[in-house]
Amino acid sequence: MEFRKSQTIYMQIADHICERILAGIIQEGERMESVREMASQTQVNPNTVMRTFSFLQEQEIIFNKRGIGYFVADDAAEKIKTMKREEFVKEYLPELFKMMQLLDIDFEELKRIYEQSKKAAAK
Amino acid sequence: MEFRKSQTIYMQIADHICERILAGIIQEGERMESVREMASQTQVNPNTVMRTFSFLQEQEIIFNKRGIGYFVADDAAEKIKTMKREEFVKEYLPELFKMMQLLDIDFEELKRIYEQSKKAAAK
Amino acid sequence: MEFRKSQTIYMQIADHICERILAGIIQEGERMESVREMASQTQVNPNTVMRTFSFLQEQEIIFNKRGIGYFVADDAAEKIKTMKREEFVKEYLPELFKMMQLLDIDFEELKRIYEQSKKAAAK
Amino acid sequence: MEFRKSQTIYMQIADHICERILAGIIQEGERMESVREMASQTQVNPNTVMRTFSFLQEQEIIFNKRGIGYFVADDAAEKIKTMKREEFVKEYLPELFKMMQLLDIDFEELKRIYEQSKKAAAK
DNA sequence: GTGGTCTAGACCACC
DNA sequence: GTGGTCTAGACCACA
Repeated sequence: MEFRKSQTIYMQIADHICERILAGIIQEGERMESVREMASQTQVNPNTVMRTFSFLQEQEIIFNKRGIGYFVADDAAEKIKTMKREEFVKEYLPELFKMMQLLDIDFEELKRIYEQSKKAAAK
Repeated sequence: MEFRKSQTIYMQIADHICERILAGIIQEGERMESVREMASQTQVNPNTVMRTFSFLQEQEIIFNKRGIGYFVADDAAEKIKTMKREEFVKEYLPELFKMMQLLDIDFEELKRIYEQSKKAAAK
Repeated sequence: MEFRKSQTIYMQIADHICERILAGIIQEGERMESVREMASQTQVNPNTVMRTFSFLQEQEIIFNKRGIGYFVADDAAEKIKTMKREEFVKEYLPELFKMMQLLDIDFEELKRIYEQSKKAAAK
Repeated sequence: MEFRKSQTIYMQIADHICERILAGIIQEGERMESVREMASQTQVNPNTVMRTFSFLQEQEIIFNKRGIGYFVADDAAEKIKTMKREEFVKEYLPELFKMMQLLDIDFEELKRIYEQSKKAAAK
């Protein structure tokens, strides 16, 4: 797994897990890979994975069965969506709107850029 | 001045200065506050302000006259716009589109949220 | 069976067994459920039950007849009471008194909380 | 500093800090020792202290000023009391009452043991 | 086998 | 100087 350096590794792993849960690749209630497994998969120190898991457990997205491993919580996908949406609206969008105003970009232009990027991705 | 913890302080100060330049509060060619003045205004370590100035100087948005102080470059506003726009399109928007897809938010909804936030700000 | 996470599972099972002995639900001299039975009842790994039994055997609360199973010792109830009382006075109470002092709780209030919890349990 | 092995070191340090705050030894708003200072004082690895601080920050008992250090929150003492009290009532007391019933100890006897332990401590 | 804690030591960005 | 992240490796209790 490749990591951007603009964000901490353990959070990138957390995001990656969340995306897999949202996409249904990991089912709710299912057992996660063990800390050591995920560490060797991602080529990362087990402590770093441990940190990811601790974070996700705090967010109640996964939970722990002692001696067995970590499991995806029943309402994990819902929790993730709520969390991400809140983050999006409260922290991300204000900056977006500010930037749009600053750069004189309106929603039409935004949409146009979006269509272009979709075409570019389709190649 | 209040700072978000998601970004470094010196960059937040840089952004703040850029906004003031774009808004015409600080004129091109005009002398900036001194490092010490700005440090005491923003309740921040002078080194941190120094770092902001160094960054803006690298971007050629301000320039230094030795022994006198920092001055806003003649084409500062234009430079800022170009810089911000590039940053916006290349780094900000891809993440935006990804988030929108992940959270099932379309442009209509985006606009709706925007209108709401404008009302909230108007209070 | 539900387990608190503040204590190990095998000790919680041990406590549960002790309580049943004190309450006379399991008679002294009587044979215990087998490790496997208890494991499936409590939804727990047989090794964990085994650990409980080993612990209780160390305390001479139960004993083993090879090939037959575990049996409650004749003076089990007495042993448990002695053990628990010692544990209570030496390890539990000092912490209780410290907490009471720290939180400004006196015996009157303790009693009051007790009465309340009894009412709540009576529902 | 000496540590019991029945609890994790980082939590014992956290408790110790909380007690010092409650006792007024560390004032609210005051800066804490740095991670490295406290690590060398307590003869513990800096990472362990870091863990303590992270925990206390989550509990909003201390907060961080970037590049400067950790500071005691304004309502730290109140937060600690609330937290400890809740923990005491919900997790500690139920066990106490159960034990008292099991061991036939009433509040009079509890008080008597308390007075004794106070005398013993006074020596 | 599992997670959890701890140590030692490195490197980094930031103040 | 500050905290924060990461690695490597050890040890432990528990299932």
